Amino acid sequence: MLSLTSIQQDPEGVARRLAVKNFTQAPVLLADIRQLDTDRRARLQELETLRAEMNRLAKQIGVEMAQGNAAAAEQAKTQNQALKQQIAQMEAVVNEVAARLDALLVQLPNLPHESVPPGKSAEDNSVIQEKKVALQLPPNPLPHWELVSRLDIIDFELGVKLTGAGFPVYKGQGARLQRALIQFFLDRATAAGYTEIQPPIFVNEASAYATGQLPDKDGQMYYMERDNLYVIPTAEVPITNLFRDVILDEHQLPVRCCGYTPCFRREAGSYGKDVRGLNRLHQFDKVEIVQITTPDASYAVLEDMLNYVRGLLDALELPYRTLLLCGGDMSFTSAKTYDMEVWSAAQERWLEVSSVSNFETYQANRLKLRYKRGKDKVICHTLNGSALALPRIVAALLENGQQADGSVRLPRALHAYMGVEYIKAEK
RNA sequence: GGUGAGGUGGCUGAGUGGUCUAAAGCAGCACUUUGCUAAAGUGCCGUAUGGGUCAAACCGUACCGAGGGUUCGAAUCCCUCCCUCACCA
Repeated sequence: MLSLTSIQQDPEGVARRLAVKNFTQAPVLLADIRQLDTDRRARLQELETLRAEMNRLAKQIGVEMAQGNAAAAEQAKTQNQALKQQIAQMEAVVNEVAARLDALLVQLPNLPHESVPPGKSAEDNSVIQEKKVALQLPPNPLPHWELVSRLDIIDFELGVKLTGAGFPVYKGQGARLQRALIQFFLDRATAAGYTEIQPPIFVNEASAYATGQLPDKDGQMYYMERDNLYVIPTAEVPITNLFRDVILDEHQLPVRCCGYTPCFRREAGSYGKDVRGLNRLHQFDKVEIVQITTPDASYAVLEDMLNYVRGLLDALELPYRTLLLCGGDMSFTSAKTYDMEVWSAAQERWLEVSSVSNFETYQANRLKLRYKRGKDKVICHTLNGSALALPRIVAALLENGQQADGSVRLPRALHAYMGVEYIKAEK
């Protein structure tokens, strides 16, 4: 959430930066917000004056009664009853204005960093780095959904039987590969100084709101009405919320956490070849890395996290590229985002496997996450990234590693975790 | 699931309707004094927000698990919910 102070101080600047995000309704929205904020302050001032008077009289009544001045006390009571009416009315007005203000404020996305290029869609993202890897593919490489079926390691139909589309069942070496990747990613993250967290995968409304999933992505989360809980779309939500309403000491920064969780997304509106096989699932596994830093350090940390994720992809021997997302393709809450995509040899397309973002103070404002710098309390910056999301990594590993004999060669880094160098069809 | 007890500042813990502004202690910070480790004294010491100021001082409002209610006045009384602990199932 943007701070009202920055909106009041530099509305043109805010609007200009929101334009980079292709957020064209900003000028109108900002004008309304400023008006409502000014209005709210004035009304609140009146309300507080009334309350101060009421408190003063109430105290005086106590004194009068102790001194036996019953008449004076009664008179003050009558006076205060009238005040009470006025206060109730003014409270209603203030609440109404504040609610309208909040409703507008949460519609404002985060401001993009100056280095973020303008643009409307994924077309306008810039490729800032690309790493090729020599692949030796058989003549007619198979897409991963064919491979997993022949190897009998992932069963989509069984998932449909149990739950529905987008909930695959991993079997045998497929299940082992999931476990191997999770462990590999967690081992790497903890070696890099991230503390491993195993959080709940259901969160309450306050948590979903604080990291910005609510109200923006309401329809994309699974929600259990009976218990008023949301199923997490990413470990970012519970892990970042560990620090809700927290004031850290400066020496505790940067905070680094990682965590594996299953992730759940309704993906309403998705269809076609994008959802084929492992390309888009309702339930998938992901290891997430989260950092909390000072504002000064956050962009250096963003680059560190990006390099960390590249290291993972190098270790997995995958071809990949890095995109700097344009304003229009960035998430609502992000100030700057890099996407990492791996090359999927048989589908002949790039698949997003990681998104590394700096949220600056957008989440921290809602989280009320601060750190002590001398006497001051300063809002932190929060960052996170996938490290990594499994399904598309699995897709790329299978497609890129497929051999003429139908087996799949695994990258060296996974051999110890898998206990084998090749995935082969079992008899 | 049932019954009971509880939820107060970073921590411990007092406070059961008003003259109180949440006692006291611990921890923390600053200063003073003494001087081997350390102790004593004094002061400061919650969060958010509004006004005020160059900045401060200062003045106000809200917050005692959450939300409602009673009252001129609520940490305190009433209702609902959440959580913790104990016993029972």
